[in-house]
Amino acid sequence: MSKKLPIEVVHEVRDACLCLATQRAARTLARRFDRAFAPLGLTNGQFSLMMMLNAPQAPTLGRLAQALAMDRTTLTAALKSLERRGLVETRLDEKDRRARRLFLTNAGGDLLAAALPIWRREHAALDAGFSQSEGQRLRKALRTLGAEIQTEGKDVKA
Amino acid sequence: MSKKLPIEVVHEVRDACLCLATQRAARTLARRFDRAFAPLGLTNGQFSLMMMLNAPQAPTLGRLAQALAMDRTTLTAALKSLERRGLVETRLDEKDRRARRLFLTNAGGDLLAAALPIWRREHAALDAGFSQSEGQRLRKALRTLGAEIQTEGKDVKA
DNA sequence: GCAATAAACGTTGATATCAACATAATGACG
DNA sequence: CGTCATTATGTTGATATCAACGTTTATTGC
Repeated sequence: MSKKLPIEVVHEVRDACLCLATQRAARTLARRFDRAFAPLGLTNGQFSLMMMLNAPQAPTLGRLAQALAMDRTTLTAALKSLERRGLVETRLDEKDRRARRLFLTNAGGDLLAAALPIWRREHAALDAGFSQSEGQRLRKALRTLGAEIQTEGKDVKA
Repeated sequence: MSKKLPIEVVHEVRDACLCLATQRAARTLARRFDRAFAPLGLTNGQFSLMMMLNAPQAPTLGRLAQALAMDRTTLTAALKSLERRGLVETRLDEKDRRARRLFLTNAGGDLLAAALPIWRREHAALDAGFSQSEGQRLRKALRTLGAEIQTEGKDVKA
């Protein structure tokens, strides 16, 4: 016999699950920004990635993956298309030749600059749905949710 | 010449962008729940999907995709592995033979019931990071973010 | 200096995600 | 009862995502 869960449980999970709610929001926002950036041939993830590179100190691959709360290998794959398009470059670190440092090319910087007004417009429209204090609380909560819980279990320490 | 964006802009986007913050949170939470469900061979998405099927009225594919704020075709792909494993069944609707209705099998119901305590435990730990009012505000905000903006532009009406 | 450990990264395989296009069934309307 | 728009879904191709495993370089202990 099957154990059919009572309907209350379904509602409990559906209404309370922060994981589900966040996945839903993430998909919806990704679609929205992907469409906004589409005229430039960029996705929301590529925009965020490149924005992180527009910094005084070029980050290493691992460090950037951490900043994006993304798997290293996902980032490696994402970089391939950006390198192919000449928007991003990678060079080995002088001091530590295990590390790859990531740079925005001139073309990458230009494209990013062109994408900025699109982001501002789209994000202003999105932000309009929240009061200032709501927005701040939301950002804080998302930061908490996006913070890595524990470093353990990465590749297993066994 | 390249237009290098000033560092303030980087900080603005990094600190303010709800899309980036949500993607980060979504990735972190997905990893967390995927690992929790791993002993049962389930992912967080499969758990959410199956929970939605544990309802009095079996939803159609399109309706479920909408409820999950997910592309139809993503859902089709996700269903394949669940069908292969005998956890989910699909039948054509009697009245409208275009529509596919999705059902949980007995095995699926049992596995879902086994996953529930894992969800409760994991989610309680997660929820402990928020006060009750914070949690409610967060859920409300995520619902807003996850709501489809406009139906237009789905497959383009051109 | 050399062996053992750790750190940074790459590769592979499986699934997830969505846009664009294609197919089949329904409904409306003449 | 056909035609035409609409609706529900399938298919394909490109990229995203992560775990598990392997490789190279640093670092630490002796």
